[in-house]
Amino acid sequence: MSSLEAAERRYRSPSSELAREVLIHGPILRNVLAQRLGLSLATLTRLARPLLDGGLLVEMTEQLDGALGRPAKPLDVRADARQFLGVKLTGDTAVAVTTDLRASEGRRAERPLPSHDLADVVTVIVELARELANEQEFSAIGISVGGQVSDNRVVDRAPFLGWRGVPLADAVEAQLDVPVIVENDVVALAAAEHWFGLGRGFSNFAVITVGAGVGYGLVMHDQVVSTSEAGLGLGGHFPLDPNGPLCFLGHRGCSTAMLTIPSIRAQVEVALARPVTYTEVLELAESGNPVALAVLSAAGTALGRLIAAVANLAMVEHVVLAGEGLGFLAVSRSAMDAAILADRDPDARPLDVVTDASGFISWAQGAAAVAIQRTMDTLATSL
Amino acid sequence: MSSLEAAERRYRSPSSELAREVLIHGPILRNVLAQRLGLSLATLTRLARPLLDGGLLVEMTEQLDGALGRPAKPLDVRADARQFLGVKLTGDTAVAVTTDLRASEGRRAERPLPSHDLADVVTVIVELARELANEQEFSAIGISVGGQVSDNRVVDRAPFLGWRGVPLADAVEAQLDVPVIVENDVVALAAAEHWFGLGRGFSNFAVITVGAGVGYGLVMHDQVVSTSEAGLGLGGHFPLDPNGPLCFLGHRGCSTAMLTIPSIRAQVEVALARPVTYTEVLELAESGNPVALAVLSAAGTALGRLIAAVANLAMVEHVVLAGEGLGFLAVSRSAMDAAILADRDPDARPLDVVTDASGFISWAQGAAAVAIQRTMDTLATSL
DNA sequence: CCAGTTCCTTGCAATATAGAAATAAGACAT
DNA sequence: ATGTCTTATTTCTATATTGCAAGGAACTGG
Repeated sequence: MSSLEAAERRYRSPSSELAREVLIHGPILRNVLAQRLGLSLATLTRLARPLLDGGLLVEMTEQLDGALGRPAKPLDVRADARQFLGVKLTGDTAVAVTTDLRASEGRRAERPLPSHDLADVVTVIVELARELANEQEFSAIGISVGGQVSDNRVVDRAPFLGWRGVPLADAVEAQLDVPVIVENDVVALAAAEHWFGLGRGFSNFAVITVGAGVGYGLVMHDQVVSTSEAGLGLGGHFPLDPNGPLCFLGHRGCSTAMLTIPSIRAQVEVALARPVTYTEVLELAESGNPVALAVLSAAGTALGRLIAAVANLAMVEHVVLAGEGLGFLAVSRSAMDAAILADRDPDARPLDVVTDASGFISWAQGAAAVAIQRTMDTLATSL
Repeated sequence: MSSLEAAERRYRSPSSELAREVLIHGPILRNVLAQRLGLSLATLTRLARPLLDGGLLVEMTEQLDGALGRPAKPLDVRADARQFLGVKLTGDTAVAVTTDLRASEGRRAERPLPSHDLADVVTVIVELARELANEQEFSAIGISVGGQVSDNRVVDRAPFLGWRGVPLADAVEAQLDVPVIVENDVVALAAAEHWFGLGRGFSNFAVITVGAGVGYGLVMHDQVVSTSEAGLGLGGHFPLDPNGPLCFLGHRGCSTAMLTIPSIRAQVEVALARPVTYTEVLELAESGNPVALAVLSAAGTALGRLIAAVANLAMVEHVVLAGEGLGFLAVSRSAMDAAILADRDPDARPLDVVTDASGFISWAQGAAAVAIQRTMDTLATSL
């Protein structure tokens, strides 16, 4: 409670708010900018000058043909004014990506983790940073992990790494002279979708990820919901099918059992009595194999039920799907849509479900996005 | 979307914020007040003076024994400085309650609705206002209905009343010279719990109501979630038990089928082959009747599953239960707790589930609370 | 080249705010 | 009783921020 309120009360200078708004809402007319920020045009001029001089913002010279009067020069951020590094840690690898201020991907690299020792992990992160560095320094490094994170610095609990109370940010900052921000992976992804991705412009939406596990994040009132519970993976074992298979925790038909890559593979392997890859499962389904079709169709239905439950209980109208385990939608999107419809009030507006097809790299971009967000608060004033 | 942003950008003067903070956080030291509002003590003095002179705020002379130095005089609102009327409309009655600034109950009255015609309903509301009036004028009237409301003025859709696009606020204001605020009933109740009830001090919590139906409201980041979907009763038909009875819409084991008063009565009546009241069902269960016990225990389990689903997907740690249909918890609270535990991550903090026992009248109080909230924005500045 | 239009900036007055100093209100020791 | 100590609150004043209104600036079309 108190920490949440403290976070909420984090002071943001008018300059920061301006920079933020321009960053999120692309090239934007000073007119609408002034309205959004509740400031006069005069104040806007004064606030924008140091940011323009400092090179963080630029004026576009976009000609709207046929417009009368002096043409407007919308403000935009110079996206390459800063460079960020995003790192996603899994149980066995670290994936890194460089991004500009808009979190769009630059160079990427990946390294296996030799162990789960903090020192080893830090070494890998430092090596990735060195490998991807160019003449431009990183303004900040974002690191995302599956698990609970406190204060954007300490990993309280990360099952895949076996960590509890590991001061990751301090350890990395000791090696690299760059601010480090640590965040839960789903929270980071939700933040990225909110500012830069498919959630741009929505005040309320949910993010559901499907891959090795099922992740769930929420943006409400234009803020990512980031309670201590957010890192627990609460959408991971949501009951979806009373007749479904068991997950490794013994839940029958939970989201993990119905949707994840390992579980889908396992179901098909058991039925076919031979090993198959996830890609093979998708190909089998395309070519009409009944086992693959049954498993993937059940996954589609389960995902639809999950989406409907999320929309009903979190009261969102928009859902962003992400992660590398969404391939089954090619086959069973209609099953998903039908399940959503069945569980929604017929008077409710139809749900807007969009798919982020960028796959695994979006996790690392999410980490970078958090670094960008935290940096924006200080960037503007430090110019 | 745009309306939401407009609402968010509603300007609040520092005075209003001050009054608000004092109203919500009871008697409060100027010290902590200054910190909460991010203002200096000097500014606080300047802001508080007109409110103290106007009688809206008072200084308490509470002595903390053993304290050194000049004793502090915490600020508090004079709760009886204003009077409000809250009206809850159902399909057949209007229930009204007067409240002070803290939404605590004064006098109450109830009248049947002769019809669903707007004119008739307005007449009933006006009569209730006249009946409950005293020498002090109502600062505002809040009206809550089950259904969708737009702009706090128009009832877009209210199934129980058969209304679509009814300008209720205008109609009542035409008869009484008092500002009228209309709101969805669950949104209003959530707002009341947030400012004045069991949700006080929590930034995120959910409200689940059980009565003739099942209602669901959400407070996130210290704001009630009030999208157009909020009025649809999205928690009303949430699937909870694949083997449960059917609701009137044909959902098997949904929250309505498992939890509402009519459905519980119906289940017991069918099994016993005779009519029973809800109170009788509770008494039967207390005295060990197996049918009543089975139905109520299933209700407890279903409620537990609903609570767990809400906590998992809305990411809240606190749940407030309200409404007149919670009697079964006397018998099946343990079933509820067990179901919650089963569906929660074992590493998650235990859920805080509290019960608002004030029954049906809290609906009308909720309506008053919304009137209070909307009025607070202008009260301070109008002094 | 000039009027018309819209956009952006500058000068100035009003307002709001924080910090420092002053005052107030008690407790406690003498 | 009186003075001192401590903390709370207010007053005073310098500073900063803001919006308004007036004044360029940039472009179109006659």
